[in-house]
Amino acid sequence: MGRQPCCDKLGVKKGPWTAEEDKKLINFILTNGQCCWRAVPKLAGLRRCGKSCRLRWTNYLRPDLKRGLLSDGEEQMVIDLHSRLGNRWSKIAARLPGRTDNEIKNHWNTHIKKKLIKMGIDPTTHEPLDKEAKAEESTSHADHSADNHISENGGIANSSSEHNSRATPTENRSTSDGSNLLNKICNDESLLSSLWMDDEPPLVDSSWNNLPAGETCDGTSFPSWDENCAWLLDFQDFGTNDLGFDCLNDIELNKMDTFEMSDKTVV
DNA sequence: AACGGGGTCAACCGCGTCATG
DNA sequence: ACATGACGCGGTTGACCCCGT
Repeated sequence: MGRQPCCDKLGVKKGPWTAEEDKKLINFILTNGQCCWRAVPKLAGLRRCGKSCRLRWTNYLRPDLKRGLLSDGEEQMVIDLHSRLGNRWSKIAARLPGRTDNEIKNHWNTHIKKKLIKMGIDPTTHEPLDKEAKAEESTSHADHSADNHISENGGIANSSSEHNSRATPTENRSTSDGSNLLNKICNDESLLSSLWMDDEPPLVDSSWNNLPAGETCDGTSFPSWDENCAWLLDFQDFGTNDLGFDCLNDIELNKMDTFEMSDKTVV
């Protein structure tokens, strides 16, 4: 299908975002909400691709983002979710409030993968590595079409290239050594039930629709930049982690709570 | 102190999916 | 039913940082 470039390549800036650009984007989103990413650069006065704006917002500027390393608990969650969902980072991220798919993907590739390998677990299949090697030999001629995976809602999903010819890791998790970590998670019924709720955790973005002052596309409101969001750039400058996100929670979340999910409006 | 290699992570690219006309 | 446009996702890249030599 013939596709036009997502944006006019001419005059579109690439590379790292400047503080000025960040400010423009944040200000625009807070004023207008998230609508029509394609139109955002023009309306916000940015020489960026709409895609780039969306990415910058979702991966870096969103005020609800936690920053810094994943906690042990989050890491275990990621491992378990990955064993079920594979590389569907956005689905995994949706169940880890404040984390982005990009962040989780990066963390997976740089930390968790190595950790699992060290523990003797294949990070792709979540099988013990020694078992992997044997399975590799015995199934090298097997029918690869037979593999099934548990989908996010617990059903059977079709295969992906990275989960070839093996039963779902979850099914075999009772096996030895390194799998204890995963067992621990899988045996935690309350954790699992929360993980597999039909409704994903609400995205905090929706809460921004209800902020006072300033009109959005759909008629909901946002605070003006000066009134409520100067802190945001400060946090970007220092890195929220430098100040501690808990600090942000203390200062701002009280304010945020008042906007909390009064409805389920999603922009 | 300088250099090189590896690690990390923000950003880009290209494809798939979905909505709309 | 088909074409088109926009968005979202996952893989990859490249710049920067850190650490060891």
